[in-house]
Amino acid sequence: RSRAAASAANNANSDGQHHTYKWMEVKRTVVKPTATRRKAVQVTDSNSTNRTNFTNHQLTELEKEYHTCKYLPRARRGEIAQQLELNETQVKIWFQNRRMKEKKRRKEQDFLIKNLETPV
Amino acid sequence: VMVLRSRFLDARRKRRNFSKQATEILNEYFYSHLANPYPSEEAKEDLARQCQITVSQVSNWFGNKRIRYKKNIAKAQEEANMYAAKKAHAASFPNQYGMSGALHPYS
DNA sequence: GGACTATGATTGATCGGCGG
DNA sequence: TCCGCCGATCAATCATAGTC
Repeated sequence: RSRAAASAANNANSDGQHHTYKWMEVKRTVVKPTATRRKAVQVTDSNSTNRTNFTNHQLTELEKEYHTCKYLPRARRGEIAQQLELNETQVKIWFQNRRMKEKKRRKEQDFLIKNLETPV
Repeated sequence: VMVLRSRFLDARRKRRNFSKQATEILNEYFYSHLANPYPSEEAKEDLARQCQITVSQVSNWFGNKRIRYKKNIAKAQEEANMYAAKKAHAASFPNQYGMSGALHPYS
């Protein structure tokens, strides 16, 4: 998307110079590849967002599985998806996000500690 | 409905607004880099130290700021001009403004 | 005191880049 | 060429803080 090469693209009004940079126009294409497994959760039909609201049960099971293995094996992924009524992609992404979440926590802790030891 | 919000009983949801000073620093960075308000990891760490908040909080702040800026360009525009004017003035009288020394080594 | 707004945090999902 | 992962970000929403 609009990585570092953000540059201009403005439209400006001679006076107040209102610039519209690339990043301001970024739009996430929310095109769910269909794959619509089952009815993950209510939803879908018309409106609403394409964002799935996982149920507590689904989250609990995923969390349980995560503590067993942070990298879900291919085969296991299918089972979990089936069992929880989710796409394999959703399960895959959930694990991906879960790992990032854990990493972020750990990083914050380290940075905080390091900062306390070296105040500057 | 049964999607129970218990998930959100997360105590971390307890938030406190950042100090006016911290918000000032973040906004100055944001508007002085309006063309590309994506601070590097390093810049985020500097901002985090200056604002006395975590790097994640800096990331959250910029994420929210960018999205909300797009949501209402008009309103945000006022703020943008305000900071642009402040910057211009500060540039004219550098002696009067600390600029907190090691701020962004950019621009 | 309650409605409305501002704002920090969370998170399912997307984007671009890598490596296998 | 396809797939999974990483790191960063998006975008919608939650819940609380602040304002009137």
